[in-house]
Amino acid sequence: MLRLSKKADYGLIALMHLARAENGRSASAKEIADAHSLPLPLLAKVLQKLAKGGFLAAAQGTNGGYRLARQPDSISALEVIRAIDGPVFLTSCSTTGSDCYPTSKCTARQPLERIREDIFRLLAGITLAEMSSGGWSEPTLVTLKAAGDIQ
Amino acid sequence: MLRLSKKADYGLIALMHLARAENGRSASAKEIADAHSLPLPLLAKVLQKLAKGGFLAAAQGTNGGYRLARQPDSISALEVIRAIDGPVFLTSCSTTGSDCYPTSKCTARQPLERIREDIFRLLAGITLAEMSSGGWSEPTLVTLKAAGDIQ
DNA sequence: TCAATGTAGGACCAGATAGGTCCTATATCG
DNA sequence: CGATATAGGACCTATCTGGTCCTACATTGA
Repeated sequence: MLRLSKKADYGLIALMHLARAENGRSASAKEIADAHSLPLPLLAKVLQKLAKGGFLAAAQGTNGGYRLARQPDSISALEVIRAIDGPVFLTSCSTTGSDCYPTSKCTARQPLERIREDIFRLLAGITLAEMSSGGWSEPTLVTLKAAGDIQ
Repeated sequence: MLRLSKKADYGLIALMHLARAENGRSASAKEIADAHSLPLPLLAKVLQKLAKGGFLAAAQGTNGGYRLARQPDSISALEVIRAIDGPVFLTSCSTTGSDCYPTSKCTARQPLERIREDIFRLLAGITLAEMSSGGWSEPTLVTLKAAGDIQ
């Protein structure tokens, strides 16, 4: 179905929340969860992963919380998704990592690999700064080969 | 995890197979399954969906099979994926189709929606003809904003 | 006319995975 | 010490996905 996991969704929302916070102010998991109506315990898990991944700096104890550990314009959507969901593959075939099929029969999959790379470049080219600042660089990141028939 | 379902994967492989067949020759589900080592009954289901979706014309009976019902250059990857997997969403939030959150709190999701549209345009811009003809139009469909850090 | 070979499609099953909860430990501030 | 945080493991459960099975139905050829 080619959809993002909720965890990645929550993670991106949390990062945007923190990126919008003025000059590195920190926010607790509860604050972020309340602000966006997210399930607190699950969001907490995601934030922990992001902290372990170096995106966030965590402070424990009263008045603790998370703040961005890197510049928003140095964080790409792809990085975040990978940090939360693990390696991103397009076809389940690749998940095995090995020769699930005789390579001679795999020619049909090369185009799919190509698509995957395109999506990767797309996601790698979107920074947290762009995402959190509302309007981002026009024209869109993709050449409008087929502007119509969206949705 | 942002990955394609196996059904969509199989569907694209089958369509590429048929697109490569000389001048609209038909192939049975079994032929295609054997050629790419796909599970026959599952592939059959996928082919039925593609036939119902108007991508394939089916012929029953002995020597029957499927053949493309449309020109390969008029079929986009997005169409195929949608025909097999149903509507494509980026966030699970959208799947409800309604106001899962007070819209005021959903501002964080607008950028995600934007990303979804970009991916849609990307997939809508890739035709079956391009996919089945091996090398397709350089440079890639995406502006190389962040050429590095793929994988 | 009958058997073989196809597609059409519903019912069903099992394993994986995602979403989510709970509990305990630990650190920090007042 | 107690309140408030993060850290992180264990665990449950519903959904989805991949896959099979079975019964039609259509077509061709012997």
